[in-house]
Amino acid sequence: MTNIHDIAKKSGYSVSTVSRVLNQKQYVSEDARQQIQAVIDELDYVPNDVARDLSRGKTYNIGVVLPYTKHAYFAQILDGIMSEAYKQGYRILVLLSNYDQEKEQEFLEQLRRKAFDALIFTSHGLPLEEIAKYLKYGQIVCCQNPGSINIPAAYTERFNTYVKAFAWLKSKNYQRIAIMQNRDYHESATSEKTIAAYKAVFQKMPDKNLIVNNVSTYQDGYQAAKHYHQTKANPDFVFCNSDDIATGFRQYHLDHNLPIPDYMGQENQLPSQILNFSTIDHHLNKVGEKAFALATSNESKTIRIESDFINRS
Amino acid sequence: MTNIHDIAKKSGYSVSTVSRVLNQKQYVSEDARQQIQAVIDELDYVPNDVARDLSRGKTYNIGVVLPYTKHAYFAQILDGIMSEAYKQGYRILVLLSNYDQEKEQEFLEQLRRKAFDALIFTSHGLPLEEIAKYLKYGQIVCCQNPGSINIPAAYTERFNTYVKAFAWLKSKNYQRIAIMQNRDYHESATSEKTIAAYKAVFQKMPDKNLIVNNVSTYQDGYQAAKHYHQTKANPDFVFCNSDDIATGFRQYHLDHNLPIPDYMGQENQLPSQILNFSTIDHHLNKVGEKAFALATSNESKTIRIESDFINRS
DNA sequence: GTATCTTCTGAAACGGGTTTCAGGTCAAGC
DNA sequence: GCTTGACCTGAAACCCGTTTCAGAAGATAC
Repeated sequence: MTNIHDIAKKSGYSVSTVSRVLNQKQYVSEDARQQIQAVIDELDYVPNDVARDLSRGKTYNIGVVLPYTKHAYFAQILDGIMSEAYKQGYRILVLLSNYDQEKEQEFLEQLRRKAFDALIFTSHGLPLEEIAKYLKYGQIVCCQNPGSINIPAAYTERFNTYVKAFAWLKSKNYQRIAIMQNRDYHESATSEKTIAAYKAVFQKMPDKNLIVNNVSTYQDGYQAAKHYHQTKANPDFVFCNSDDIATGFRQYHLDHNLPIPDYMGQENQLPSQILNFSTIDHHLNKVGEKAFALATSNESKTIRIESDFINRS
Repeated sequence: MTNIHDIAKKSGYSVSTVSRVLNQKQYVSEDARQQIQAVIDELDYVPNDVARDLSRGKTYNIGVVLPYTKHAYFAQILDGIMSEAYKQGYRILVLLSNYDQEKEQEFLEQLRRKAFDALIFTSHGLPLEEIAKYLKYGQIVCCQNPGSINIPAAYTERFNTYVKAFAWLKSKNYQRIAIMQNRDYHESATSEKTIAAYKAVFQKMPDKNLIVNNVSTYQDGYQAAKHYHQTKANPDFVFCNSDDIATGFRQYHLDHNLPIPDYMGQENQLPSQILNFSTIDHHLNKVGEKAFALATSNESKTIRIESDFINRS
């Protein structure tokens, strides 16, 4: 491979001057510029990005941790991140975690080893305290309310919107409200907000028999419906954690010729639009954009975005 | 930042020996290993990945060009690529092209500048001849049948399956078959196969008034339905290029209280499962896996995968 | 006429690793 | 006793750029 030294030698100038030409810096005579450019063209030379990255101490790569790609939540945040990234000449590394703490740790180590300039956690399995420890090695942004932990974050405030949704359910006098969650509320901030909002509205904890965890796909929604049916849980409303999941839930009933309890989804995606059920728009594109902006800054602030309850009943 | 030289100096050994310890190579005495490890631990040192990449001439990063993330086609291939990549310790850079030839050219230049080890085009706007020129700078894999162009590829053979689908339409005696496409058949191999299969079955070109191009989302499908309605195109069957699109098409009719012509989708995604319409499974996960395998090899072969017509009528 | 500033240039240090090669020690084989 | 080979180690070259700094030349200010 031809490198900058070859260009220097062949053109008769030094590598510094060649570097100036490559980076269009000032203080190069027109003469030198032309001669050097001629050699560059002749040898079909382009600089090596890795060497440049090493020298500049920056890769223009940013890692984005996603538990999985299929869930609309992550796909939307990723979209917001990528549109901003492209505008600013950054590249995005997609890092699948599946909520595996070891994998997340490995990604943090990669940040530490300077494999990318910053790391965005769209969601995380590791405790935030653990993640925050790596802030000294590079910028980290998370997409959930970090509470008392001092870590940059862009997130949607779900609590108020969940309260609105549950208040509406209360006004409709639903009695047996089922809740599907990605993870248990001890592990997940989102689930915790859900439960807290329920408590705030109904002044009691939701019925344990009506909560199902580990729900994240259409199939899981289908299975959850089966579970409710087999355990005779008998919900009169089901609060699902995505539109896809709500659709899976619905489908189980159709397949088995059962009446469908009322239900709602989240994310305001295609299924809720098609089937016209209520949902919550968390404005995840915006979350992604803001998260990216934080990732390339060295600010340590927290950006909060309000979500919206879309009542289609 | 502490580097390998610091470790060498502080431990009293040379950088070569430190490097051997870091990379767990043989020919290091237990004594040396322990002393060096102690210094590494004390200074909280980790090697710099960029320096390593430069030295090894390899980044373990692979670029994947996608026109957009929302289309199920690309999301599925990407999934296949990523699951393989993780297994083999590679990272994936997601590069959005939007079929913009300049962007695609820029990604090829990034390959040339060694920003990543290989480049996978899930689809491309540039002519393959143009892309193939960059093969001398690094491995490139495309996800379409490259025909006579010599470029590594993993793709689904659509023609036979399209023939099956059209043959079935013919057997049902449909007369006015509409076709939605992502791009015109002069630009896109997929569209070209579609038209060719139609011709093979019906012995004539499809009616131009029934072909709509630039369709790639639910919204586009909705708009296409509007177009057919307003132009009184009156199709009796609509061949859509994804399940989402088919769903948008359907929704237009529901919203306007119109009878829905028969239709089918592609990709075997959630909507066709929910609404139980026919579709085509292109086994895109497998395409992704194979594409990745090619990307990390230096083979120049072509891997063909058969797709399946899923008749739900 | 001299001080000062701008333009242009190159040597060398720097970023931080890996790898080659040469040399030394020591034990086994004959 | 000598050869051979395995083990251990370090100097230096290498990967390929960017950046600092010092110096030379020419122009401008006073």
